[in-house]
Amino acid sequence: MKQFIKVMKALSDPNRVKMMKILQSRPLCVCEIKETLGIAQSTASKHLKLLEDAGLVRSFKEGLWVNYSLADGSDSPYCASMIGNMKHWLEDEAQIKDLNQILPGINRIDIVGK
Amino acid sequence: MKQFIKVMKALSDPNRVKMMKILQSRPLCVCEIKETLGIAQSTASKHLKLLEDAGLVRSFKEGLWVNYSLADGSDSPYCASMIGNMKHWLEDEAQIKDLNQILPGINRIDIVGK
DNA sequence: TCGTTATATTCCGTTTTAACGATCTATAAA
DNA sequence: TTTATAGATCGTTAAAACGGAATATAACGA
Repeated sequence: MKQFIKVMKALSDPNRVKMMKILQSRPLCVCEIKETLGIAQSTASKHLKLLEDAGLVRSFKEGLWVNYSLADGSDSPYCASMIGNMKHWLEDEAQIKDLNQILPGINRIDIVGK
Repeated sequence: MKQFIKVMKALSDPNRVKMMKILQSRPLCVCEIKETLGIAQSTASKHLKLLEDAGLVRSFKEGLWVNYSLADGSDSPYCASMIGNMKHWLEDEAQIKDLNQILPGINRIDIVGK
């Protein structure tokens, strides 16, 4: 029950849903994610931690950067199912389409200070 | 996005998840649900409204009683998927097994005052 | 070792959520 | 009609969630 609710809660916030959707395109570091969504760095970091705790994303370090990508769903059937379903859900949402449009232009090298 | 989040939020609360699970057995009125979960009537009513708004359950009146049952999922693909998945998810949870055990003994006629 | 930089964590104010009791509404029966 | 009852709604309170600024941490480079 606890695991299930963790996954549902993780997907109950617009910013976290957006994160799941843009991570479908490619792994992204925190600064790329915050830039794409237009939120503060601390906010992005916190949301990502929550998604990771739920088993929906995973992270790996690359020097100073921490890259996040979709998890494989091996944490629980809930994760597996939701990660899979979300790949085709919400594709027609204007909000999501907008993100996918700017995403190719987002690059960690171009992101200056905070 | 709004509909999706509504469904996720609806499933982010233990009492609402329990409601979904016991409604798998049979339609239940509000008083049977509150009795099974051990919560106040107003609390049960509010949770059920939230689940109904999300498209996860439906209700029909029968005299003074309002019966709730699982929805058919026609409201959205999110509902359909979650209603379907939840039928086999959480079956092994102690909390859920306990509810299913007392459920046969719950009857609206036997439920006295409030 | 000392900066510098990307990310994590902490702090704090604001909003949302969940719980319950009390009250209102509607239906049915007397 | 009245009265009784199931359920919905309202008011209040406490806890949790969200956001951003500020600060701490960790890894790289000079």
